[in-house]
Amino acid sequence: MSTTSGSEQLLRSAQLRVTRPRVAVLDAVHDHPHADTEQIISSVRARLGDVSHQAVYDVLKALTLNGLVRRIQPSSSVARYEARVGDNHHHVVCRGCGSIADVDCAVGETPCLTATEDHGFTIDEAEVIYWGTCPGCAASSAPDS
Amino acid sequence: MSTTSGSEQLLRSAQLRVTRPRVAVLDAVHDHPHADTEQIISSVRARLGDVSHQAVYDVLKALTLNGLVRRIQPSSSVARYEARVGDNHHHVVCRGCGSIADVDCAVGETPCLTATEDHGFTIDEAEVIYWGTCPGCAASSAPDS
DNA sequence: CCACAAACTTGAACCAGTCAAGAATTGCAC
DNA sequence: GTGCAATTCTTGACTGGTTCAAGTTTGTGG
Repeated sequence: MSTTSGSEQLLRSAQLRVTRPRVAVLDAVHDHPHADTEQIISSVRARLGDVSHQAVYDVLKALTLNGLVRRIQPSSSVARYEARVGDNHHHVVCRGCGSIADVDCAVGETPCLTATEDHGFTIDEAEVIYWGTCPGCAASSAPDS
Repeated sequence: MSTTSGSEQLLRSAQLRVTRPRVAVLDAVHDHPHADTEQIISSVRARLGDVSHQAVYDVLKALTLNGLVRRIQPSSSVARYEARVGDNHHHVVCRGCGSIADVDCAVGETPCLTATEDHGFTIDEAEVIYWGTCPGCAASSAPDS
């Protein structure tokens, strides 16, 4: 029986211990892209029963440090996590409902990383957030006709 | 006597009431770009005496809504405010000390706004945050030689 | 100058996230 | 299969930035 789910392999390759909470958290992030911490906790508990929020926070921190998940946190929003890492993509955030979608940058790779770095900073990552309105919110906020 | 400081005119042109707290907050944001709320409160109190933090929060919200200041909030950081609005520029954030500097986008105007909008979102703003290391932190974290 | 509405003060509550100490698991060696 | 050491999970409390609510003060138009 190949209980070696992809998540388990990912954990091992990152030299992290394989525990049920960790596998469940990683699966949850894979299943629900852009989920916030509360959603992840719910998802994990639905799978394992009781898991402390503390464990989830700790796991998410460990996964983030090891590059297995990426943490994104638009202004006025709680932290969200996604499993697509390494791929250089960005996000659209709806001002209405806060939903997030992935977008690839039109520029290609390493978008805008060639900023005119006036201030001597060593830039290693460019994070782009597009603000706008999702189709659903656009429809419900345009009753004007 | 031209007590009509630039801030006062800005407030009037935005149809906002001109009060001492508002003028002081607006001045503080102009004087200290990328200041967090606590710094703004200190600056305002140094100028006016006692002002409730609540007033500052309220003023900042009003100014943000009216486009007089811009709120920026990198992950793992408190809210910061800046007075340069309308100008399409972005920010470099130091992972070490959290300091922020302005950068103009290399692409020119409305950077990357031509994202491949796969999901039907109506994009109205592109926010770019460059992550890296400032000269000071780079120097202090490279004692390796 | 008056009256109304908007803005400020005070005080408390909120909530995501963090810290700390102890119990339970995991992975590895034998 | 067993046992040990280190890591990880649980429990519980706490922090700090931000927001909410009620009441008083201030600014602005008439």
